[in-house]
Amino acid sequence: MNNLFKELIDLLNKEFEKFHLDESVQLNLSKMPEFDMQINNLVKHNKADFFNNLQKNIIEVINSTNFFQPVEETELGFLNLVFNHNVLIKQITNKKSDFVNDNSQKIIFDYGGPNIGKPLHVGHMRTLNIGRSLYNIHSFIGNDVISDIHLGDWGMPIAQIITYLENESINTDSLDSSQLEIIYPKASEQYKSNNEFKVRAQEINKLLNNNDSELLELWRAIKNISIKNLEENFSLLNHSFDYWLGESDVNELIPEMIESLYKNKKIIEDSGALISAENTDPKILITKSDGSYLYITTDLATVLYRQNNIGYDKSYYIVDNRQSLHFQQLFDSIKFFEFNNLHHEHISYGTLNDSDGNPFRTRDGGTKPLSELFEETYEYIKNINNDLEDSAIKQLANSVLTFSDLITNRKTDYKFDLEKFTSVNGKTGIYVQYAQVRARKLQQNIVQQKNKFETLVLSEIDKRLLSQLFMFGHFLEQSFSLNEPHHLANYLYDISNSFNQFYEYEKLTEIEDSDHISSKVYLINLFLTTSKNVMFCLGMRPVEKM
RNA sequence: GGCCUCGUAGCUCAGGGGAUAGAGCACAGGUUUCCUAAACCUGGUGUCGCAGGUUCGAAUCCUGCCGAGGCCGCCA
Repeated sequence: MNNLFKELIDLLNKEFEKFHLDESVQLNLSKMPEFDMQINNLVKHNKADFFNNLQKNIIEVINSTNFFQPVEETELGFLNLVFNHNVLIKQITNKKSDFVNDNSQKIIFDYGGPNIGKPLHVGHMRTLNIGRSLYNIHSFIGNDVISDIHLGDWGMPIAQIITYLENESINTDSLDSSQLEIIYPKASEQYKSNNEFKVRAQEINKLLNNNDSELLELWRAIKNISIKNLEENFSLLNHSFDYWLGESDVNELIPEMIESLYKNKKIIEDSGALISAENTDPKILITKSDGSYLYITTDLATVLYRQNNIGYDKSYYIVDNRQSLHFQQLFDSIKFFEFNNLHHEHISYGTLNDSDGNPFRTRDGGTKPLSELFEETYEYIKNINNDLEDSAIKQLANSVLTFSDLITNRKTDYKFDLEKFTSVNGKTGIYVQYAQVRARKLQQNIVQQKNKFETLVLSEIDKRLLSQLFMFGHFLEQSFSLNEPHHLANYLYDISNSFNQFYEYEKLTEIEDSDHISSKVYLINLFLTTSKNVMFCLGMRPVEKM
């Protein structure tokens, strides 16, 4: 919420307190077109004897701010509010300063993967998009944000690759990322079908856990090849990370952690393995019976690493729905093992499928690399407008991949439909970019116009756009409090749509009244600021032309 | 079998105690250029899976059932 309205809500809450009502006033958007906002808290008290006094007080407070047209008492207690545009334009800028909060929190964003050795595939896209958006949103409202890609650079997949290289006598000097990507599926297949291979891979995994120097060297070579490839991909997709830590970085913390937990009877033996002593169903397996580590082992050690070396108030794990049990067990264990009482949250998301609703596959049935999806999107846009510069097409392609990913609630599975998502009509990255480009051109053409006016002169269409622009804070709040970027994505579509209506309704060059022109110039500027900031919050970059 | 999601317009999805349940697509017709028409305008749709319950008020909360998907100790 805009800080302006937050202060109002605080004042209103105090009025409720006077009547011993412990509730927070909900200043919501109105569903009725003739109003901007509404307060429904009063309705449930409309049979109480204090109702009239409460309503009177509430209305008095609201009217004293002048943010809205004078509010009328109602019989039922539905308070309908209409913005006082003349007052609010002096207070609302939609810049970061409107929203920055006083109690900044330090938040770690854990991207839970990807694994080295495996190509960055389509399944990784949501983690990247949702993570970047939430990171930007929290940064925008003044939180101290830290991203950690948290590479899957440890454990069985690596052991499988090394086993494969060993069997085939492949030297890492001649290895590049594309070969590595072919090797992993083969290694994984052998691990499942060939028992000798499986035994050796498990042995290698344990040796790695015990820091076998020769294997570590091999591992490091594989990791470097993989990181180089990841960096190229991320650069193309405009992603970056503060930390490139991985599961391997906490390996040395684990023996001590296990020992301490065992000594304090927090973990116990069970069929040779170590499990949490907490009474849970299912049991939480902490190490395997051969002593080697699991996903949860490294995640637990990572918590210790972070609280000791980075420090944080909140930790968000942006990982798909299917791993919810893992995170439930992890969060349970952090408390049960008495590591800390900090806030940990699984930011889960649904599966990305192809336009038929099936899992994304390449033509030969393999996992589809993310770079391939980017290429297809790039080509599609290029075919629509062949005159565009390469950099603009890339930005548009990224807009499509980002916006279409964020427009749906993250928890919902959705279908990626290239034709639909690259269309200029509908809720697409292309549409919102186009509106912004139009505004940008108008701004350039009317640069000589002063952005000052004696009185605000607005048509109905102008008012609707302005009201919507004043609501940025509402959608921002929804997005960061629920960690759901789709509220802002939909908002970006709505203001873009309103801007296009505004654009078509009256031609700037045909208006004679100078206050009306200046009012419109003001609106264009506010729209551009807002659109740019929402795009930042979503992880998109505005294009200059298209 | 146990646990977790989900079921809303022809399709894809918002809305998750508040007033007459919304948007995009698709379909039909119309409007040209301050700016690429890559736009705008006008058209109408719903047993909110089913049945109970809680409430002044339920698509929303609770219970049961039906249906879809996911997860369930030595993968990550």
